[in-house]
Amino acid sequence: MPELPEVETVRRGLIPRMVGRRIARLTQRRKDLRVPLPSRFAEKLEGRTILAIDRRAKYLLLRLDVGETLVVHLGMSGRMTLHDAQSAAEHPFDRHDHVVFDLDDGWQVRFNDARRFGLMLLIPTEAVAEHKAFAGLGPEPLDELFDGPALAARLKGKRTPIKAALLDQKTLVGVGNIYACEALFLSGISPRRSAHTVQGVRAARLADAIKEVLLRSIDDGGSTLRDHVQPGGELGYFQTRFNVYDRSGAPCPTPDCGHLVTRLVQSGRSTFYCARCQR
DNA sequence: ACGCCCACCTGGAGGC
DNA sequence: TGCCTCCAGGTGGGCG
Repeated sequence: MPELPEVETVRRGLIPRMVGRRIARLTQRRKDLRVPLPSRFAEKLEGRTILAIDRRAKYLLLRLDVGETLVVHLGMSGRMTLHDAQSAAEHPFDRHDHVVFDLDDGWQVRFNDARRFGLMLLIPTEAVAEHKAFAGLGPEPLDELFDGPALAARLKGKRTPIKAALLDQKTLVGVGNIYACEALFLSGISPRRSAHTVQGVRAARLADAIKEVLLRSIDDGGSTLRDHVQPGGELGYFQTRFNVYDRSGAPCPTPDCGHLVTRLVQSGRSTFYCARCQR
């Protein structure tokens, strides 16, 4: 499900319900997601207070009261749902509700992940940056330090197509298949162009397009294709603004272009673009 | 070291 | 209705 805007939307939805609350009870309904959940997971989390919820790349970082961080990745299909006490009582668990947080004010947060590509880790906060999931991650695109020259430097020497380079979290983080396609369209760059040729003005346009598309999507609550919901149950709306993603055969949105959006497969993933506007 | 392919897992959509 | 195939927002391990 989630790229940066969806993860950020989930973070913002969880903060008012979870920050400052104590985990009264943790129910683990399955022993593993993509990897096994931490041993004695419930025992380690019950009684802990959530101090803050941060985000790095597509990971949520729940800061706990004694210097540990619960790292949560939503994979492709992960979601967090919020229930007040009455709603929790009325809604039986779904078979994919894998981890359930009962908070000390009666609210319940459920981590649901049908495909189980998600991940939860419990690690000391000071060890997060060195953990193998985080070591080597590229810059945050919404950081003010991220700009055209910074992107150009990351792309230098990469022989792979620019689309594949954008999906590589070592280049920059947070961009996935949707926003890579959309940012390349906005900046007029072909997804097939060799990454190392995106320098100078092209890199500046692409960096701007990445920021723009991510920020606009966050404003819309992310994109809801199949299963992204905000924690309160609201849908995201950015998918109604897609220019090219999942629009093969539709006319290119550029006025007077007249070409049709094309689908191709790059490194096993669908790419959508306009072969006339994007060079 | 880099770039590509595939596996991981479930469910929804569309064709017959 | 049912069965089959394809496709899906991510990541990381293994291979050449």
